[in-house]
Amino acid sequence: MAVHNQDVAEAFDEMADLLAIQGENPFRIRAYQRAAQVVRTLPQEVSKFGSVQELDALPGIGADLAGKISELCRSGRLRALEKLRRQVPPGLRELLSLPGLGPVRVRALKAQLGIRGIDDLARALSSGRLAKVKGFGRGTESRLRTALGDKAARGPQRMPWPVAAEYAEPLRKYLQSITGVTRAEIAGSYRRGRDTVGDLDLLVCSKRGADAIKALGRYEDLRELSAAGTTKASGVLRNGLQVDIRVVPAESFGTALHYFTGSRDHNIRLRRRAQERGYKLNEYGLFRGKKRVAGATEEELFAALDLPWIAPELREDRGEIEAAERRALPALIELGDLKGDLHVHTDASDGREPLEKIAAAARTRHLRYVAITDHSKYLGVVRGLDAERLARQIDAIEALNERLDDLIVLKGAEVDILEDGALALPDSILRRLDVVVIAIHSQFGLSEAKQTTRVLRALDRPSVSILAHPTARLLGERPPVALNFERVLRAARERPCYLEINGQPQRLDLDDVNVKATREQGVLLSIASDAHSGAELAYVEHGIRQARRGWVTKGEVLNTRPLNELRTLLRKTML
DNA sequence: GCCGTTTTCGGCCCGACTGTTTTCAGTCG
Repeated sequence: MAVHNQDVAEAFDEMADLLAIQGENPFRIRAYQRAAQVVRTLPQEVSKFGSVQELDALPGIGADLAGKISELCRSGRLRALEKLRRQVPPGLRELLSLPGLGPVRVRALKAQLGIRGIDDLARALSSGRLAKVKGFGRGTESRLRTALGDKAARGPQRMPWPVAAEYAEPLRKYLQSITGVTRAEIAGSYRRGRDTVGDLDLLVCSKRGADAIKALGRYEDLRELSAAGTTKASGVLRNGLQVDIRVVPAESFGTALHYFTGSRDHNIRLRRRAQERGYKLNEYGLFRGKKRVAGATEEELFAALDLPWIAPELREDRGEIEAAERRALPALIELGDLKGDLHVHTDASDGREPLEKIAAAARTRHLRYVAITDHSKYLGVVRGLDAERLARQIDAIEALNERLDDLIVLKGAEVDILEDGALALPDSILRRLDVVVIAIHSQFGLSEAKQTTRVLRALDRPSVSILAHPTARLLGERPPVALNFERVLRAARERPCYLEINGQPQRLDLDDVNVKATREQGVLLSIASDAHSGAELAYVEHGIRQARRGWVTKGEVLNTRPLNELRTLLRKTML
């Protein structure tokens, strides 16, 4: 059984939680959390590292943790974790996820009431024993009661970024409209462009914080407002999304925006850098003694720390500060760099609009080319095209191209990868296409070995250009398929063929970490909308965000190329 | 547990809000 980075990260996170419950040194706990984060977002598998010394060279990983990673990869076990699990009741860890319960209080519950898990806590609540524990009063009791009810009802859910946007933007506009508010921005993981968003962090610029927060309380989509002070408030929207708001004056807006954008690890690194240079950095400014030397904008903050401005999408402490220091930050791709879209459906398969409407929408978006890639006929996809219908569509596209002078419609298909790695359409018809996109739409649960073999076999077929939504995940619904991604990348580079970043809100596939791995292997990416209507061509925006989080520049993307260059690159894939 | 152009020991980001506090610890972001 292969040990993946995710497994190592989870083991370290669990160790951190259990050590915290034991009351260990907070910095030791932090070291485990940091190591978990580093391993989780590493493009290469730690199990493939040649030696403990190589592991030791990773940031935040020293001799001890390198040894633990090595042990886990070799044996699939971690003795230190097993020992902790024997010492701490297994149910206690879950209690940490309840609001208001941290390690100290969880330990108190165990020590004073013998509580060993959520069920014990629920019983203690209903019998009124909880109030007897020092530090637990009426308020905590009622919060826990609500939280336990909520947890049973739904549990914590992160929202795909595009869904969160539908709530975030109207709220931002509302805040912006409040008297005295000169600026309102959405910060947090939303601004960093993460694929999913757990809560909304909004930053408001105003001299009168109390008024702004009072006005927030009147927002029609707000279900409740809690923790409302004069500069800070928390609330919950009617859809269950948690909202945190901070109000700062103009002279602090830049440092506050930076601080509330995060990530936490990025902030820690920057604060340490400030400290080393004799400053203090907090959300109100960068200070030398009492004197504020920066604060109004992010640019002046970075400049004061001898760094160029770092794009929010990069602020994950994955090497961006070092790259900034070397003046080697990537020039991130932008929406305007895209010249076409290589994955679009029409009503010939499961799209909602005919070919001509899609072409018209592509022209409105000033695309130079758009590939029509309707589904192949296969189980599960209704109205998929067989070879005969695809041949008719090819004719229709050629006829349409005769009438267009500012857009080229490329002939394509999204061909199913069958369980054994064969494709759902014969080579004879695929050879007539400009673009062959292949994808998994069934058999998601295969073992890693089988799934990888399946995909590699499909990539080896003549004519294949692009592997679409490579992990087939659906956010909140279906986990990524088990795939040896390094082998897929190697195959894609050698062949060559290309990997897609799919901009469908539920997919956002590849994710940021895999995107970064792909570019580091020199495999080109296709940023695609997978649109099923003209309006959905806009989904490439989501793909752009994913790409930027993966450090992608314009040159690393297939569909930033002019048509003649694109054709050359696609011909290379036609064995 | 990690880390080092002041350090191989002694530091480790910083502030707001809550609850139960009589001066602050715990939690959260």
